[in-house]
Amino acid sequence: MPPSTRRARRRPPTLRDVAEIADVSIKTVSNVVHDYPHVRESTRTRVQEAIAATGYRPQLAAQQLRTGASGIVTLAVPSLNFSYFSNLAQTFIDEAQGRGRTVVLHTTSAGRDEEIEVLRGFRRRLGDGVIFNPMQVGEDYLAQMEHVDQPTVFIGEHLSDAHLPPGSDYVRIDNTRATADATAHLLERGRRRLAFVGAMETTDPAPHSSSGLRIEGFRQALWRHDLDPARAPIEEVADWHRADGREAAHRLLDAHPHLDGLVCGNDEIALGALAGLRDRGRTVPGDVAVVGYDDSPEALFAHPPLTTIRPDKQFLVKAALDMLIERINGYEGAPRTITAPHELVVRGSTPEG
Amino acid sequence: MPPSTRRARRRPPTLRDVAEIADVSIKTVSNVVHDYPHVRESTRTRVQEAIAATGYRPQLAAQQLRTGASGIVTLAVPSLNFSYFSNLAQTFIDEAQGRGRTVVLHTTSAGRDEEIEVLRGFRRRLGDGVIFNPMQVGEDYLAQMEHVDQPTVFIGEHLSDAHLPPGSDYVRIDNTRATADATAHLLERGRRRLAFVGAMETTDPAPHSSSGLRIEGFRQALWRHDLDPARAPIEEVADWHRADGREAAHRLLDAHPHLDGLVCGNDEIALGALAGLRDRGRTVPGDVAVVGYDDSPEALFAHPPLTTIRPDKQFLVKAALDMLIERINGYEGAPRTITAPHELVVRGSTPEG
DNA sequence: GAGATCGTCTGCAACGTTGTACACGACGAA
DNA sequence: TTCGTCGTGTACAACGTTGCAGACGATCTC
Repeated sequence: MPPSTRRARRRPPTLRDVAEIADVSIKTVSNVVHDYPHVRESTRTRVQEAIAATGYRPQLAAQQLRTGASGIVTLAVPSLNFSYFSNLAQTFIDEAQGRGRTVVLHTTSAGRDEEIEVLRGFRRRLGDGVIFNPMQVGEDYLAQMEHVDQPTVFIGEHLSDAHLPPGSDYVRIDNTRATADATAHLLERGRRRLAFVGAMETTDPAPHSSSGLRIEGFRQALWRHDLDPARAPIEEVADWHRADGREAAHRLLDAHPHLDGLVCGNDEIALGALAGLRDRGRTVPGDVAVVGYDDSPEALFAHPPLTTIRPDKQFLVKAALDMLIERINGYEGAPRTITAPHELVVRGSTPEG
Repeated sequence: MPPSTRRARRRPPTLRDVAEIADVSIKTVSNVVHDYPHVRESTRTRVQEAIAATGYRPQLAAQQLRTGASGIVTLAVPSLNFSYFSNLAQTFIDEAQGRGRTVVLHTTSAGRDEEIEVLRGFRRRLGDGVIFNPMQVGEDYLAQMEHVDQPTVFIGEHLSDAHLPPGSDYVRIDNTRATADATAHLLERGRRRLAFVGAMETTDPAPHSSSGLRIEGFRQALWRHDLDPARAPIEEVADWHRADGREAAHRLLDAHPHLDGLVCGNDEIALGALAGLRDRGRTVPGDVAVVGYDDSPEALFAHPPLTTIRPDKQFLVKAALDMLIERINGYEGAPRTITAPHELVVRGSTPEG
């Protein structure tokens, strides 16, 4: 084998290398790469052969520098360890790949400081825009921002559309209504001694936190069924994990032994609560009915299968990407808010109607 | 408010803009940004103020073009919908963020063609290297490659270290031994009528597929306990999901009603199998003991909690990143293989010893 | 007091790519 | 024949950044 064939990984080939081999200008190579029509067929194939021979790939960095666009979008979510977010991320990646865009994933589990860094445009300018699910940062912070540093779409639950910074949009899930639907479902199935379990995750004042909105929905439903919302226990947990749900169930049963329905802030907590109820000898849904939130894949395989709220992730992701791309392409209008739909999925953890 | 303060998102500020305000050369601004020591204190603060005023952020594309490095690494895995991979991705992101690197996520659920595209360096040159968990592509394909297109570290289970392409490394999990450990555990607890459930995911000839290696371990353990490996049923499923595990359990019980132990290819299948066994009125671990593989978070909260094999993800991720960064920094040695450790986590789905 | 050394700062070139402008020959229409 | 048009290809400049070489004045050394 001639030594020239031993193509070691040195400097990657550039347009110039290809141009030299095909004996054309680099611009012609560029034209071929981009399917520019006015290239003679014979030239085109000669260039394509040279590209194949060198293994040439366009260098994104140079394209971005020249054209100002990279086709990269950043997705910033708290943590992929929550199946809600990992499923969301996958949906997002699929949708973005389908549109020819690449996804950079940034997780902000370290908290508020990291979220603020996202808003401040990170340390270096990288992609064309960001889709951001904030947890710690609330409206107060956003309201005070003059303008976002790059095209931004917020997703999530606990922002009010009134205070979005200029240059951003928002896809929300109507938490209050969704939780009201879940609660109403328990009430319609005859349960009366309900409790709510959720985490208080924001450091901003509470009313618009994710849990705050869900609690609001919980209380609205009780009120509409002529029950006193003030008397229904709200169990606050430290985090959204299964372990928290389990312990919350223990504490709730200790304080309210005759509990017969549990509305949980997410599926993980609900699944933990199932375990916690079992620990205390309660049957589900016989003694206590349970509803979750998210319709994570585990919900279907829980024992019993979990009744839950299913937000339309596909809708959410598509809407977010649509608006982000519009912003990237220069749209400068006022912030927009879109509400993604949801539905109640009834399974075995709530009694038959 | 003076109109100049209404900093609309136009062209992002560059070194030149900052330099003009601070009345220095752009090179000096660059020096300040990079903490170059020989800058007078007064100059430094003046520049820093100008940076703050403009909101300047270095533009990665230009840096990359100039220096040849981006600090971006790509992680290519099949799908974040498997909690094994989403947890792995999160571990990876944390570790990479800790080392000042950014992660691009690419998922290859579409199959072999997409995996080959990863190996071929994608359509555009983007990051500095890639960490790749192949599923469809096997050794035959890799063995025939002259050289990888960019620094590459494979992770996973079903490659043999003999055939890695030059320029790549490999962090493997010793599947065969791990599954043998899991199987031995069931045998030591007195079970004798065991079956294995797993998916056949590769299109390459089977022996070194992920399932193939696990089956090998399964059989080795049987052999060592004086049982005939040929008589133990192997239940093949289409995919690694819960639903597959459930159906597999149904089929297995139909064919082998006296089954008393189940070794599953991953936790999802095992969790599905738990549901399938319950469907058929079997108790776990009373009638049938079950072991999984991965120690996904759900395993702990299954009913009963799942005994499973826990691969050391932290180790895996660190080793992969170490080797990748060495390659990026110019290491040109022969392919290396590192084996990540694992342990058996005993929980309620297998009987007491 | 002359030369060497140090600290501070700057100008130039180049990384790989693409938009614009234009050159050149061939062909069609007047 | 002449002018305009079309198809094909090229030269040049610029995107924002950083390594290198060196300018310039101040300080040190003998």
